[in-house]
Amino acid sequence: MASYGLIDCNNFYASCERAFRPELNGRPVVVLSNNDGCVIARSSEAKELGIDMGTPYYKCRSRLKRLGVAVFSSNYALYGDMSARVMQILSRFCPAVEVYSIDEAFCDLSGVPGGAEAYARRVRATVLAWTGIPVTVGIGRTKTLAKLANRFAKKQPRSRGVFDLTASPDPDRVLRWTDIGDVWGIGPRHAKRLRALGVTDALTFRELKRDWVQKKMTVTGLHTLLELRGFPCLGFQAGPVDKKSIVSSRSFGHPVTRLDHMLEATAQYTTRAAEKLRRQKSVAANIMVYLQTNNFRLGQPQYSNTVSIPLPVATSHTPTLIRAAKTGMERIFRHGYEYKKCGVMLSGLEPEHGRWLSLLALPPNHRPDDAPLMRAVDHVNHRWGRDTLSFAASGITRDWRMKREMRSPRYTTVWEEILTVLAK
DNA sequence: TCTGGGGTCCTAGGACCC
DNA sequence: TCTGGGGTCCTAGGACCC
Repeated sequence: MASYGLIDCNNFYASCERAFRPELNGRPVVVLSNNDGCVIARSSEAKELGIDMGTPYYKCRSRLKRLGVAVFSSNYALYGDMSARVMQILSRFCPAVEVYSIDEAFCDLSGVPGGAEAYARRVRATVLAWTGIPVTVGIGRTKTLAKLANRFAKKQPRSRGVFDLTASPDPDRVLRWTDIGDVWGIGPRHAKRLRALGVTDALTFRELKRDWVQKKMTVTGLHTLLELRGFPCLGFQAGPVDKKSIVSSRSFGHPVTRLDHMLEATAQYTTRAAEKLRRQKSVAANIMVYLQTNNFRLGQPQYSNTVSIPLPVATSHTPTLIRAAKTGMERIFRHGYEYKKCGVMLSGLEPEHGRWLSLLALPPNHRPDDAPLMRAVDHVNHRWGRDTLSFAASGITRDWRMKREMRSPRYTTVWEEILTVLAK
């Protein structure tokens, strides 16, 4: 019988910060979202202080200071690199690893030597020793049950970071203990509806009739039900999967009112999205552009809009994409508003090779030989750092850039910021 | 002053076709 | 008064995930 492990890094971003600042061990640490907007990661000490996930920073800033909490802006260069290190260790232990998110991975633990739990404890110890990141492992017959076991392990100190539901003497007790809203796949909407019907925990949900669940919660709800019963419905995907859409968007550091600034930001986000596109060796047939004012500020005039621009020929050529994106932005931009955010989304993605070519004439400025130019730009930026080569359309001063006032050094990816150790 | 960013899947309904 | 039936494709919106 199959056995899945879910390995989840504990308080991942906070743990990354602490890995390089050991004096912060035992102290409350929080990490803020982009633009220093709100709290998105907390060490266990910070959780105990009652600092909630998603709290806007400006609302808790003084309290955090008073409590002596170490506050960091998010540092994705660091987290992404630490994540890659953790995943690499996992793949030494398990041939089949599905990287589910920056801080989580599923492993197929069927038939590992010495039993799943003992094996998981070795994995856990190795990751901690080699990266400084503590992880928790949950083991179950399906991914949904592995998730559930993981959550149980986190909440039960006795498990010391590993819980194997398949070896539990009373697995139903664990399901009864799990709140319906904490089941993977059941979000706040469905949880509320289910609670109103007296379905308050995973065990009660598991006993519902499948036809009823499918009718009320579509096949995705049915999959959750069956997974809780031990029948795998969610595929296991080892290795990277190509994205079907690619988004790049940011909130601005200050409200933007000028079209030229908006166009710069649009060009910059398009550049980012196109880089991601080329990294997975795809081309896009469509680019969507959007902007929005600050919808938290109800007193101010609000405006948001989106526009979709089909590309005559699917492409990953940054200048072509920038041109389309700017055309779109010019179409939806209205003067007289304070904008908070804009973004682009690439969709209609296809593999770059074997792509369908338009029978119509190639559009102006689209030369079939743009691939070498983009390859060269990507190569330089990979070798010498992001934006070593950038497009003039993105502007130079970039007044709209996001705030990141408390970012830690990029210890592992930028030479100038590497950790220095002084010998006594 | 100040509230993140990036994804997936599913369904209903409209447009369009024969 | 009466107004087919079936199919495909696309999009918007909802729900969920981290």
